[in-house]
Amino acid sequence: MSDKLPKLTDPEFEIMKIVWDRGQVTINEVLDEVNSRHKRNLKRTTIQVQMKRLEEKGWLIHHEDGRNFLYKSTRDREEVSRDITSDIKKRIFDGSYANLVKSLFQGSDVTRDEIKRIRKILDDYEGK
Amino acid sequence: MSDKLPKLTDPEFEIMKIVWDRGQVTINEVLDEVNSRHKRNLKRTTIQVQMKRLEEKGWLIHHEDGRNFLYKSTRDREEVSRDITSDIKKRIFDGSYANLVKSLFQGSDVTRDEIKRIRKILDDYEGK
DNA sequence: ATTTAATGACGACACGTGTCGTATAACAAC
DNA sequence: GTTGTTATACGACACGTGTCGTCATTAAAT
Repeated sequence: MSDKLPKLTDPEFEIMKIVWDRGQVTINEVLDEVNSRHKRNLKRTTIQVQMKRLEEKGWLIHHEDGRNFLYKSTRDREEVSRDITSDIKKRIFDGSYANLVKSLFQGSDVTRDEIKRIRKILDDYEGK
Repeated sequence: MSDKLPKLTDPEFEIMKIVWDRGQVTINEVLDEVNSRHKRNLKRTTIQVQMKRLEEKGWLIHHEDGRNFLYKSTRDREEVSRDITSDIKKRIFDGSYANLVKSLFQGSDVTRDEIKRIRKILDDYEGK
């Protein structure tokens, strides 16, 4: 189950985010959302083709609702996010969590509050 | 300075890793290393073209050493790693470090030692 | 019933990418 | 100096991707 799917390109990922946000979408909903989120002016066919290809790749499935297609994701967002970070960790940071986290903080502006939240995550993780 | 370069594809990134490991490389060195690291059997021209394109994109520069080209990176590895994680954080985790870290740990096997190291990173970060 | 609007299907096209083969130039070996 | 070897240059080709335009069909509006 849940085998590896082809990587998502940036535009594809943007579409997936919208699908995850809404749970179930029509092409037009995605179209409007993409155009407004990113101030684009893509045509309907563009989104249509992208979603069709996403389905071919296994990321989406659809069923018909009247004459509309309703698409939803085959993967949940958390699972995918996890796979992505896990891949980054492996490919870029020699598989080391600490290396990744360190790099994350270097030359950046983590707030005290973020740090507190991260500490809590560590505590929870160890506690369980 | 240090403006944004086009994203690296997977094979390109593998080449960059070798360049970073060695500091300065010939095409043949990269070729051998790629083939042995990844059990591939790519031809010299393949690597040559990739590196030429990497140079066009601004990731590599070369100078001639006799009749060989010596390539090196225009960016250091840490900077690039940071940019990549930072991008992931923004695009996938709503800009939240904590969300990223949480996702990183979910359903995974962080060792006690790794956690200790991460705690230390947090301490250092807060201390400074 | 006829016209209009909306929707998915299809085909198209330019660009980037992964991968080579061959040509050409320079150097080394006899 | 002729011959063989080694590096880079150049051109090629298939495939995926981002983006459309147009067609055919079906539903809505008149």
